[in-house]
Amino acid sequence: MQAPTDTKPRWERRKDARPQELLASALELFVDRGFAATRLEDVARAAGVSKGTLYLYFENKQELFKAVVRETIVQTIGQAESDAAAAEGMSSCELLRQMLRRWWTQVGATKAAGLTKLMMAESGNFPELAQFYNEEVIERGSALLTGILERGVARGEFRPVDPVMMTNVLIAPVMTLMMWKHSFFPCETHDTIDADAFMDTFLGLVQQGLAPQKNP
Amino acid sequence: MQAPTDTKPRWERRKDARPQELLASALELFVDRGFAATRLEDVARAAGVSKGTLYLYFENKQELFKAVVRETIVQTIGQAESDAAAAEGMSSCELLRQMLRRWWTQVGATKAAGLTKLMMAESGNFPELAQFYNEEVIERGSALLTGILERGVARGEFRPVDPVMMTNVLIAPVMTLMMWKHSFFPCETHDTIDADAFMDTFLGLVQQGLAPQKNP
Amino acid sequence: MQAPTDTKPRWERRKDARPQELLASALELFVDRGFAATRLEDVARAAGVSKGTLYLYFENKQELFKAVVRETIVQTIGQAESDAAAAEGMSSCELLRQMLRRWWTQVGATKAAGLTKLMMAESGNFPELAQFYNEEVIERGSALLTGILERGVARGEFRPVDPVMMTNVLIAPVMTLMMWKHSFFPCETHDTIDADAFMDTFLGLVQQGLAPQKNP
Amino acid sequence: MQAPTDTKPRWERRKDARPQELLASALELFVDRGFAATRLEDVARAAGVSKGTLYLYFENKQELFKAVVRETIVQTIGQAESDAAAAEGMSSCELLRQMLRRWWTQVGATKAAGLTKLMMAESGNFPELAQFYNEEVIERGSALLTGILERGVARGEFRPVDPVMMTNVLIAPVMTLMMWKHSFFPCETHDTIDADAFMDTFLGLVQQGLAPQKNP
DNA sequence: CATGAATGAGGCTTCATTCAT
DNA sequence: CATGAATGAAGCCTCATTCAT
Repeated sequence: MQAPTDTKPRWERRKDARPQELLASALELFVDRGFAATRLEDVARAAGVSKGTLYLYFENKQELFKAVVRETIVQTIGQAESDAAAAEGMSSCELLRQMLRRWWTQVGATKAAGLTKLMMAESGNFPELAQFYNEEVIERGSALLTGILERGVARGEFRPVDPVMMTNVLIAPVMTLMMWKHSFFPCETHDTIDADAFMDTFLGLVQQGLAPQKNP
Repeated sequence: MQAPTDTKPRWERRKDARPQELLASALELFVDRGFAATRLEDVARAAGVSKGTLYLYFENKQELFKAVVRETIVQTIGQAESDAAAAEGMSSCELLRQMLRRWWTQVGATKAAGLTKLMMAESGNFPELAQFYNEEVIERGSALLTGILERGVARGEFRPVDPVMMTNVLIAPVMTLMMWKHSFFPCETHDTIDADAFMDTFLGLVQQGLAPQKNP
Repeated sequence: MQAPTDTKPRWERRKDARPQELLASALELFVDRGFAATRLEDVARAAGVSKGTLYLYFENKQELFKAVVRETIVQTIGQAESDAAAAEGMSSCELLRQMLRRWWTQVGATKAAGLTKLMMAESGNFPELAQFYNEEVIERGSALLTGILERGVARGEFRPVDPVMMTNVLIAPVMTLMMWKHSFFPCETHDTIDADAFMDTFLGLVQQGLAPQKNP
Repeated sequence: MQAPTDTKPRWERRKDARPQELLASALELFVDRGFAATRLEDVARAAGVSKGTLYLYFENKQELFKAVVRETIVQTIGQAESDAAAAEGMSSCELLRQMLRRWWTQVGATKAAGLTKLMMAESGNFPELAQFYNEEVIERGSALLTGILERGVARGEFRPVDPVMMTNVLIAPVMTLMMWKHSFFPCETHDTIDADAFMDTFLGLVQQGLAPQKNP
């Protein structure tokens, strides 16, 4: 786990990079075409290796996919959890905005968003992947937002809402935007939607919609 | 040999019913498994016919899918367009709420919602279907909501917003909810989300979020 | 066998015409697409009847084909045989030219030529058809020409040649021209070849090539 | 493990040989059954491999067919073109006879002749193959003969004829003979025709038929 | 470690033939 | 006689996975 300086010969360091290159290619292709429609041969070729090499690093197609999710979304969630825990002083509204924005910039605006789209679509055909994604991504991500809402309501910063339900409402637009961005709809759709403007509109709605009623 | 009211022989009535039976089976399976993963043989068997029979009624898999969409979503949009055009007297807020609720009850809460999920996921792999869906569903549905928003802003019932952008924001939660409902995520998720409560929460947000500022 | 005046009601006379209409459609389609590639449904539709009706008149696809050949080529050969037998006084060279020309005008230049092309190509896949065609068409046609050659050699009108072998040589260009005419080769080929000019060129070659050497 | 002279492992040499083995099997079966009636699984099995292996070497059925034609007929035409260009000193009559004979021995008498038969029969159903064959075989082969005829007429070795038309006449018997040989007609036909005798008869006809008139 | 040839199950589509009406 | 819906075998092509080298 700790390579002191780098005693390995160069070609062996190349070997160590292989999994990363494969994961990058796999992410790209899974996002473009979905899980079932992605051919492992294309993943291998995009990474510059042969088809068989994939099986040296990943047991099969599903394990490859899990590894891609771990490298991207799961990692990001871990960071967000840490940061949220360390933001005691921040206002709940600001923290919530920050988390939603961060979710957008680090996941939604990147290729990783395609993985979410993909899971929504294909989880039914691959129960093992569904369970993995649910445990590692959905539950952890939801818990993070729900915690912030609870905090805000408790502190009187938000009007009283059901935190779990509101979490789902908050998640919704971002998820949809992610899927929108990664769906191939020709013509206007793609150009019409400006993600940043969308987020501004959405966050404005959140701020006004969650604000406690000033006078009863 | 003599059917009192229906003059057609039983066998011919069967033929008239076949397309509907096939469309029902196809809807079920497309929604469950997606477009690519649905096998036509399964659709046929579910309708109680053989593989070849499908091709007597639908040219190929893509045409079958289009027929399913026409029979469900496209038809519903047509009705909504008519009703909206006939609701001159209604307040824009009420009309908007009605349309969103109706979208949920007639599409979102039915199997048809799965078609939306499916298109988001697989349109990239089937450009012809993407174009069809875009023209027949997305553009028509969006235009309907945008029109109501424009009306509301013009009448001073809504605060000034960009109608096209806000249409996308309004669409988002319902779409996400539809996909959520039709994604196979085991364990808690499915039970947690109560669609009606979600819609109430959402519509409340809309009403408060779109209300014109009372000039403080 | 002898319908005195025509006592049948009109719709029944129509029924008698059915086989002819089917044979006409079948000829057209067999010639266009070959035996295997012709769909019986297309034959039926072209004749304005349903698929099942075909089976009332012809046991199966192969019997339909045989009937087409009988209606066209076999009939023509029968006439030629009669006429040749009755042409005792004519010079062998003239008789030969006449037969070859007639072969061209009554078979080669008509759709029936396509049947010859078809048999050459597909007889291997349909041995029963091959045998039928060989007996009814090839052997009878060859015998006719061979007889004329023998007559010409015997009378000193032709130089001494092997009549059977020369029959094959004479047959060859016409058969090839028939196939040429019924093969879909784009661009120049089709326009370049003028069948009549071809036959003139060919018959000139025959006349000079078969003529007895004047001086040893 | 150590192959003395050939440094490649046996397994890799196998790969190099595969396309040739597949082309040989394909030639055999295409010639026997035609293009449409040949099943790729049979081609594969005849070469001792599985169905899928074919697709490692040839994109699809049509490309396999093109490869077969290139490996046989197209190659032969190329050689003939070179040799004809290098035969300046030879008499036109001799050169023509040589080319026709060679066409027979290197194509007509081999399995490749079946490809010609096949194209005549099925080109209408496969336009892409028709175009390929027309460009690569028919036009090049015709041009070769036409050139020789033009040369002979110009030098006074042949009587004046239309070179293009006469090319078609010359082609005809050989083509027909090729098709004859590769058509499955049972009984006498096959035994009756002796190709060499046919060619002798034909070439005799050509020589006498093209000779300039001795001015009577 | 790496290769890439080979496999074979599986899915879409076609069409001759049957048969209930 | 006539219909046309229904069948099911068969063919083309794809791709995850294996394994000899």
